[in-house]
Amino acid sequence: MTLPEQTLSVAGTPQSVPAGTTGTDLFGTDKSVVAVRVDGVLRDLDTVLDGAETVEPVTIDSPDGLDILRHSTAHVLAQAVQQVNPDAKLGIGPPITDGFYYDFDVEQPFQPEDLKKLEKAMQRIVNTGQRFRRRVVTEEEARAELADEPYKLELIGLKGAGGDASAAAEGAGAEIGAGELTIYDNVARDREGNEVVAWKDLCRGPHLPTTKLIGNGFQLMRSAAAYWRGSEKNPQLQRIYGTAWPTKDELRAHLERLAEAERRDHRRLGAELDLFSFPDEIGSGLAVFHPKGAMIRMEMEDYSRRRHVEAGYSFVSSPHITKAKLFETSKHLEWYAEGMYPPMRLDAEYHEDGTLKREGQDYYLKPMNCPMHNLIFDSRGRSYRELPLRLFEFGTVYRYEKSGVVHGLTRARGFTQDDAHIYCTREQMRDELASLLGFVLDLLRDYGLDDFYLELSTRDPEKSVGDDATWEEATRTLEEVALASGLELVPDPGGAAFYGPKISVQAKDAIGRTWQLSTIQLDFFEPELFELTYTAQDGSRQRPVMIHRALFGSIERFFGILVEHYAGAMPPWLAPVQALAVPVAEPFNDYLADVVAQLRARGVRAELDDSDDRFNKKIRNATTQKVPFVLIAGGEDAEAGAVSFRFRDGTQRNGVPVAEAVELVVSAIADRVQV
RNA sequence: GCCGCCUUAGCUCAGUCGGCAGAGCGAUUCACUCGUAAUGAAUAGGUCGUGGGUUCGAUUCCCACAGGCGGCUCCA
Repeated sequence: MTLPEQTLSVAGTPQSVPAGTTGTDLFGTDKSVVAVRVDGVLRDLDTVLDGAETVEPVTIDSPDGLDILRHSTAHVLAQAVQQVNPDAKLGIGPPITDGFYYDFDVEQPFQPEDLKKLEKAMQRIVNTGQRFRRRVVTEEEARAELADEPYKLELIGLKGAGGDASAAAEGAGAEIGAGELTIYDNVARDREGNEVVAWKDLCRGPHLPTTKLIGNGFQLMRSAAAYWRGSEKNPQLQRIYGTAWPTKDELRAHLERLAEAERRDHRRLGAELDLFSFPDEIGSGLAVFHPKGAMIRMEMEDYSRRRHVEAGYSFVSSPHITKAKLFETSKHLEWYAEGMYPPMRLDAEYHEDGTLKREGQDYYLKPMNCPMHNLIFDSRGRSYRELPLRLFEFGTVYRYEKSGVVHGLTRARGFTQDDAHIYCTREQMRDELASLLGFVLDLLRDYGLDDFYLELSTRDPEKSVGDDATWEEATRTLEEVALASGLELVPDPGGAAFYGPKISVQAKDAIGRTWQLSTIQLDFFEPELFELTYTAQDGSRQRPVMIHRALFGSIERFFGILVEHYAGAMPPWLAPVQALAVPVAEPFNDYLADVVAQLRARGVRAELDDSDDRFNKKIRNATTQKVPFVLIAGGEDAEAGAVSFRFRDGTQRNGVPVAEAVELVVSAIADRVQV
């Protein structure tokens, strides 16, 4: 019997293959190939390719391959959980960055010891080499087979209702796709070699050919609760997070990256380097900056101030509390009341005859500076000649963040925004935005961040004010300006504030994490609410456009990000102690004291370590404190009128004449270079 | 806010199956101090997060609250 031949583009090369050919037939000899992409769609390796036009191999170390590995590992986790606890109900279990999770409805939340047990159970399943076998089912069949899995039934229902499953819940797309319903059987063999379905799960796939490919490069990381389908209105399931890699070595490298991130954690470095703390006595999310932290902060602010002066900003200052009326006008009370500290209530006072002596008032801590700046704009008549009017303030705001979200300096309850509001005409808006974006990126680079992309947050109709046309104009303008910058632009639908769309600058740090930094928001509505006007050239009253702009976002948060970016080793211009003089022995204290005096005379933050510690201990202290320049002197240096440098990387430069050493330190600071 | 875990000296952590607690680092004092990551000794320091309860007795067991950590939801 001759099977009909078909022509297929295999990994880009046309090839003639018999009917019934599968991906395994084409790529099975290459163990790194775990799936195929058939006409652009990811499929299991054993998919029959009849009727396809193109097929490409998907290797386990490619982005898609890693997703498949992690998704399959999530399945093994779920199988292990149900092995240990048959009453556990399945939620969803998608791949995520670097790993996967799976949600379960269980009576008792998982404990750390449970994760160890589950890991062992998973390893046994992996080692048995179960095959993942795909099976198409009708909705009725799926409902019958999954009668004991209420969450899966709910997903089937959502799909049946014509909904897109991936919209039903983040990650749900991993379980049910847009097309047919499929169940994956995990097929093992019993002692007689008969096939046994060890486990099954509603799933769109694709999966690895066998669990064996999971190997030993996986680990369960933590358990936590998560709301079913991502809504706090729903019950919470117990989620287990894991990570999975093609090899044990890659797993180790991943764990080492996590350890590195932990070493850089600004909360840890903040304590180690004596930068700041969060005293319980003050309250959750409210930081105090210690002398060294405050010095870094002062440098950050001073440089920012100088650049803002150069860029034509006016500086303003506003109080921390205000009457409720202001936030009613701005509509912040309407939109964000639950995120504000409760009001200070000044009770009304009455005369003895019962008539009002003083009206009661509610005062609020300010969560935003813009209403205050609007009042400054409105303090007198404004002319078009004054526009763009750029008002800048390091404005401290207070937001009552929910207790579970407070996180070091990056999510605090009191923080200082480097907040500017720019009032301009509609005609000026585009140019102003473009130069603003350039200014922002330029300044971020000076602080040592240089890998950016942009995000465009657009309107959420549920959470916004104003008309479509205005939003449309604002969004289009921002988009054009963003695109003109040449940076990558990523959409963020529905992410805008209630009063206008925004561009946010996302920056990558030294270990590749991205942080949302600067935001630039266009706002046509606050000027409306505050009835702001300026007098145009023709004498008519016109409404200005307002641009909200924060560069650091919050100084505290940006401080935390920089500490993590630099791992605490701040560049000299930001370092709290820029140079530390360490005598080889006590007799050289005076010699170095003179060097320190020379450095201080040039504005360098220099100190002398004249403690009783021995020389090596002083070196160690300087190293752990990450001081950029350590200046050492003993007999040889003193005789030569020189000092010896020890740099942070441990290298040294000996016998540098004092004048030259001072210049080296001064210029490194002035040039804002990292050393 | 929700779920789980945690809270012992300034910091990092031991410990007590219920009988009022220990180490290292740090601090202080003394001695030592000559070339690139820890000199030695001594001393001080804790009502075991707070408040209730059980008990002859609670740092230990139970409850509540506060704070921290990890997620979820949220993030103007």
